[in-house]
Amino acid sequence: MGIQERKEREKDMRRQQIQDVAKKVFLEKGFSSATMEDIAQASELSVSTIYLYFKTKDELFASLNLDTLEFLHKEIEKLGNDNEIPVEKKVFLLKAALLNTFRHDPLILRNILHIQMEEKLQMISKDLLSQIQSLTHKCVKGMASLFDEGIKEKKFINEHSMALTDIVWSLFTGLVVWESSKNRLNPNKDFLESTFDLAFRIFSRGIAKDKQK
Amino acid sequence: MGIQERKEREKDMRRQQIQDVAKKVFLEKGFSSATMEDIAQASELSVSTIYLYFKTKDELFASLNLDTLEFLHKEIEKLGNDNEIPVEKKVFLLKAALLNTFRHDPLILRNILHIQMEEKLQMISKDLLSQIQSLTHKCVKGMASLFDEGIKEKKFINEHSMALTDIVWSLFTGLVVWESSKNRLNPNKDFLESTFDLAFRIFSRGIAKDKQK
Amino acid sequence: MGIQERKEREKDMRRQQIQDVAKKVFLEKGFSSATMEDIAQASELSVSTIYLYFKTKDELFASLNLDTLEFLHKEIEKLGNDNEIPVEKKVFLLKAALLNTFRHDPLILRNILHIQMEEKLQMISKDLLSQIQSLTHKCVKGMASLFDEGIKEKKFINEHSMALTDIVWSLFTGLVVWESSKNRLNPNKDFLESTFDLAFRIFSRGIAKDKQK
Amino acid sequence: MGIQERKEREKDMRRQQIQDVAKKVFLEKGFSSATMEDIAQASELSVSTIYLYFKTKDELFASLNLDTLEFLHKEIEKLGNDNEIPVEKKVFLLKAALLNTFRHDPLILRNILHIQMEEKLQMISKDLLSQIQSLTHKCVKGMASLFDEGIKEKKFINEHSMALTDIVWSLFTGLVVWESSKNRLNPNKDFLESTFDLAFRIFSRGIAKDKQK
DNA sequence: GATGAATGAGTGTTCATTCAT
DNA sequence: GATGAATGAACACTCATTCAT
Repeated sequence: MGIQERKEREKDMRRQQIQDVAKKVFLEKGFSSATMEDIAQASELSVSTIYLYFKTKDELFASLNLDTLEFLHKEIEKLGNDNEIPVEKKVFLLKAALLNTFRHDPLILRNILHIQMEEKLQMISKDLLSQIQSLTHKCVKGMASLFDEGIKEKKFINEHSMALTDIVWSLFTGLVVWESSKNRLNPNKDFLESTFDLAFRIFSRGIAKDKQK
Repeated sequence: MGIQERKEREKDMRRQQIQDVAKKVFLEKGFSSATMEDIAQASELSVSTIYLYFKTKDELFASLNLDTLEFLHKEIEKLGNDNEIPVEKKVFLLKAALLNTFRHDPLILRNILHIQMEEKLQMISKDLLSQIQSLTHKCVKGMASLFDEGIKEKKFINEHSMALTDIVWSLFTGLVVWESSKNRLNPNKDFLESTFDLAFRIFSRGIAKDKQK
Repeated sequence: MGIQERKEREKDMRRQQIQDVAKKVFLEKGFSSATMEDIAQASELSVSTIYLYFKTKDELFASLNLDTLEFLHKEIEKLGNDNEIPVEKKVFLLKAALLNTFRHDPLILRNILHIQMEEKLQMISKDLLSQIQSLTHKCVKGMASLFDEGIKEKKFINEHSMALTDIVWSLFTGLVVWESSKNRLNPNKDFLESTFDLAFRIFSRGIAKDKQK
Repeated sequence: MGIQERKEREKDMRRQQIQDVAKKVFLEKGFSSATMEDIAQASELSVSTIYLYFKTKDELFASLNLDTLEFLHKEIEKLGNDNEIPVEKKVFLLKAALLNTFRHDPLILRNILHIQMEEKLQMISKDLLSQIQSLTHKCVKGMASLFDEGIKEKKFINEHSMALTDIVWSLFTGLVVWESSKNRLNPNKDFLESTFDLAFRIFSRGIAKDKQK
């Protein structure tokens, strides 16, 4: 059984390896431009081997999101579970979590946007799609409950927590894509961190309940 | 001369017609899925005729941004030139301008993101690319100068106006894509306007200088 | 309009040319083994050009039957319309018609068998399929009415004319395939004609009504 | 020795099992559409295991004919050896034998036709090919000698017995394929038996020597 | 003996693009 | 100026076959 386990693990690793390589290739070339051949060569495997692990190109692509979404989900959960931290600080930490996730997998947002923008979803296997959707949902819920906390404590303005989440999420994805694109034109400076920092400060001030009133 | 002018005008109109059709087709099918054949059929022209007006598919695609960017640019310029309006109100009007632009051409952001995300830019003619970049630059500058005004008047926090612009722009694009994608899953309700509204209120509060301090 | 007609005719000819070449290639290599590339090369066209005239490989293949079926149909109709010829002679002429058709297009029966044997029919366009089926039906009907004539005149045994048609048709297709296959192994002698002749003599005797009884 | 024998027998059984499964799969999906994977799954073995017993897919396919041909051969031999039965009855029994064989293995004719129609034979091992050819030859000879008997006894018309065999064989294969294809379109009724019956009655009358003349 | 994993060589099909008319 | 016809270059995906374990 030791053998079987090892085989299992090796298979998982191979899958992971392919995903790692695919991430890079998709990042470099974009989804449609990247060919399975590209990915195969980069991973020093044959194209057919990749098809052994992923049913279609779309499925491979979509699968890349899963682990990153899991990563993000854990980060958010950590925040939610900790009752010691004041909620204002939590928003600050949420920013860090989002940035962390992006640093962990710079491709993620591009992937997500791709999935959001293209109509290719149909070709992804039902299973994978529902996994992605459920994880996304969990992340969103996690963030929303964080805002709910602040609203209940009368620290944040009384707005729908889901809307606030949408705003934070959009701000994040929007900035990442925008700054990445600026970064590509001018690779010297990377403003993402500082701009995102400012954005969160503004956002925090914006949702803070006036104490004077 | 008169004849030549008319010819010129007719050519421009034809170009415009093709662009209008192409916009719809790209919006419906997405960039890679839409074929030149699709566009040709929709415009009741032959494929080769389209190539008479646009060098490549990419160029046609990119060109679609131009007029929308011009539209946006004018909206922003109007704000900049009007000295009567208080700067806080201008931020409010900027929101309207952005939404207007989006309503005017729902494809624009998808296009822009596409251009940002793909590396296909190489295939666009230098001329077109520089036009787009220059217009984008003007729009960004216009927004930035609006924030500068507020900062100079000590109404806004003292941050780099360019960063503020980035944030507003990212917030806008991020929200549009995010809400569109939610909208696609659940076509009944359209939260873009209300969420964007909230986002701008938060943003406005966030950049407002505290009067008490 | 002369031009348009010429164009039309040229297009039809091109289609015909491709069909002629495809016939040979399919005959030589068999359906699955023959590639579109093979056909393209043999017709000195590019693969994509062939796709201009035929939607899929299957459609191209299936289309080959149409004209031959039409040929056969006309031959049979001629027999049916002629009231001078005694019905026994008509059976004899039917044999000639079948052989004629085979000489006209040796591939036809292989095609028909292929279509009968494979489940590939799904990929043929509805239009083409129904055309083929309708033509086949007409041929079969034509043959059946010929037998009906003989039965009514008490010259043939009183059996279902449809069953007689099935037998003649099966005899024909069976012999063609069988003799062709023998012919391939031993290309010197071609027994099809003489064997088919014998088969029809036997069949004619077999269906003739005994005059003595 | 006992062990070796058992091993031998087990190996043969495994081979037989695979053939049984393969028969079904080929019958369902057709030769080219059926994959080795399909057969492997249906036989609950791995693909590689099948390759342990059959060198190639073609060889597996061709091998399926062997046992059925043997079955047919035995049926025909029985007829030949029995001197009690009058030759007219033997023709009647031949019909039964052919139908029996078809009922025993409905795939056989499709296989045989496939082999006749495709040039894939090259890929079959020489050994297997010669076995098939020799068996086919024996069957044909068996049938021919039956007709020879009738001819010698002046009961059948004086034609080449080989040609008569060709006709019977073609009639049989032709009818099976034709009726199967009709059956597929309209699965309710199966006319094979009755049509084949009629065909043989006609054939018998057709080859019977006129007693009056 | 059995098999999981790997792969090479295809294969049908698509589509942006060109060019003669 | 407009277009139908032609095509080359890709590309995702399949599958029979091999081989190390």
